[in-house]
Formats: sequence, structure tokens, C-alpha cells
Amino acid sequence: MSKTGVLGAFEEMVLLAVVRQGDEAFGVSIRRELEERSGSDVAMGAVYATLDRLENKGLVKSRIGEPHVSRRGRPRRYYDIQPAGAKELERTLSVRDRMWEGIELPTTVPSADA
Amino acid sequence: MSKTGVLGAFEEMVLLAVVRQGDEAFGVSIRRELEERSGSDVAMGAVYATLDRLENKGLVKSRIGEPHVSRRGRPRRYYDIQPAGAKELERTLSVRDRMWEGIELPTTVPSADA
DNA sequence: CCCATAAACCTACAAAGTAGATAAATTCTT
DNA sequence: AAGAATTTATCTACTTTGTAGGTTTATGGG
Repeated sequence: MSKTGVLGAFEEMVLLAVVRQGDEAFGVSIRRELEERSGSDVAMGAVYATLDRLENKGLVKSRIGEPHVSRRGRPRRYYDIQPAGAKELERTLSVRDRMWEGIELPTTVPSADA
Repeated sequence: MSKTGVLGAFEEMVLLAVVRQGDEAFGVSIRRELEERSGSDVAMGAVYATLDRLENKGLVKSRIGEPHVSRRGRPRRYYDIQPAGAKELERTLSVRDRMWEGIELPTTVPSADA
């Protein structure tokens, strides 16, 4: 998170995906959600690197999932938001609100003429 | 702006300050505004570096101000938003809205007990 | 001229984000 | 049990963004 005490844009999105998915959030599911909601590709590496950083900062916590009923593959690492993470999200939101306060975007008229 | 087609957190704030200040936005005034609204220190270098990048991407345009009536010091470089910049802000806003859609933050109770 | 002032610019670094390859842990098939 | 298939995590090397703080430039005033 930048010196302005605000989460980076990508950090914020990852954290939100973790919140939304409750106790079912793991790397692949987070990536899927980001791609769906942003409409662009997201690299696995980006997701894991960010999760690592968020965990180091104490904003999320991870646990390895049980190997599990007839599901192949390496066990999942699930992520949960921590109180500090929720606080960061709130802070980010409130700073941004102040930034957008009273902003009127120069209306981007698509292509009309009348 | 990251691969998710969204402006970085700091880029967004700088761009918003440019919009808000209309045709009066220059390095120092932008910094002042960011500090006021974020409540944290902002380095001049960060502001200029970001403005440079935004200009290279065509999101803002700069012009050197007239030396001017009894105002000492180096002339200002003023920044204006470009249509592409406004579009990026819109896109950033709309992606983020989708990300926050339906999010319920685990209520961070400050410290009460009743 | 030299000084004060205001602001731009530069340099070297730290942190965030990206791409794609590689490795690990598991189940299935034979 | 050995190996193929699968699912996911992890690593490495890199590009872009953001930071800190010092240096330079372009004024106007005495």
C-alpha cells in the first residue's frame, strides 16, 4: 500500500474478492472472480504475489485446506480477511470518497452530434 | 495503469486533482490537494513522475504558464485532463463498482462493549 | 548584478504488479 | 505400486509505479 496510506488498486481488488468469497477464497477462485468483474486477464503470479504481501502485512491469513473428497490436485490454500484488512479497506474507501467529492467528469459524449 | 485496465491508486488521485482544479492545476497545487484530502505527506517527486507518465499516455496535457505579474520563481507547468483521461477515470470507477458490489465489511467495532 | 523565491526536474531506490515456467500434492488408471 | 492426469501453489526474472529528497532553473526585486 502506498505512502498515502491507501491500498494499491490491485491489492484492493484481491482483498475484496477474499471478503466476497468468505471462507472459500483460494488463488484460483480469486483469479476467476477478478477476471469476471474486471473483464481482463489476470496472471496467477500477480494474485499469489499480492496475497503474500497482504499476508505479510497482516491483512489476510491463510490455511491449507484438507486434501478432500475426490478432488485431485494439490490442496488449496484458503485466505481469510483479518480485522486489519477490513480497516484498510475502509480507510481506502474513505480517502477515495474525499478525492472524488464534487468531481464532475467532462462528459465523454460517445459520438453524437445533436 | 495495471493490466486490469484500471488506473493505479496514485494515478487516479493525481488525475482527480487535475480535474478538480480545472485550468489551475500545477505540481505544487496538486500536491497540496492530495495532502489535504488524504491526510498524509506526498513527495513532490511522486507527483511529477506520475504527471509525466500520465502525459506520456495521453491522459493529461501540459502547458507552461506565462511568467506573470509580480510572482517570482520559475514559471508553472499547468496540466489539463484529456478526453482519454476522463475515460480512464470512468472505466476505473465502473470496474471498482463491480468489485465492491454487495460487499459487506466485517463490522470493525471500534472498542465498545454495550 | 546578486538575492530570494517558487517551482520544476533529476537520480537512485523501494514497492507493486506481470508473465510464464516449474514444482508439489493429490487422485485415477492400469 | 508406478505412472499419467489434474489442480493448484510457488518461483524467478522482469516492468511499471511510487518514494525520498536533493539539485537546478527561471523568474522578480533590491
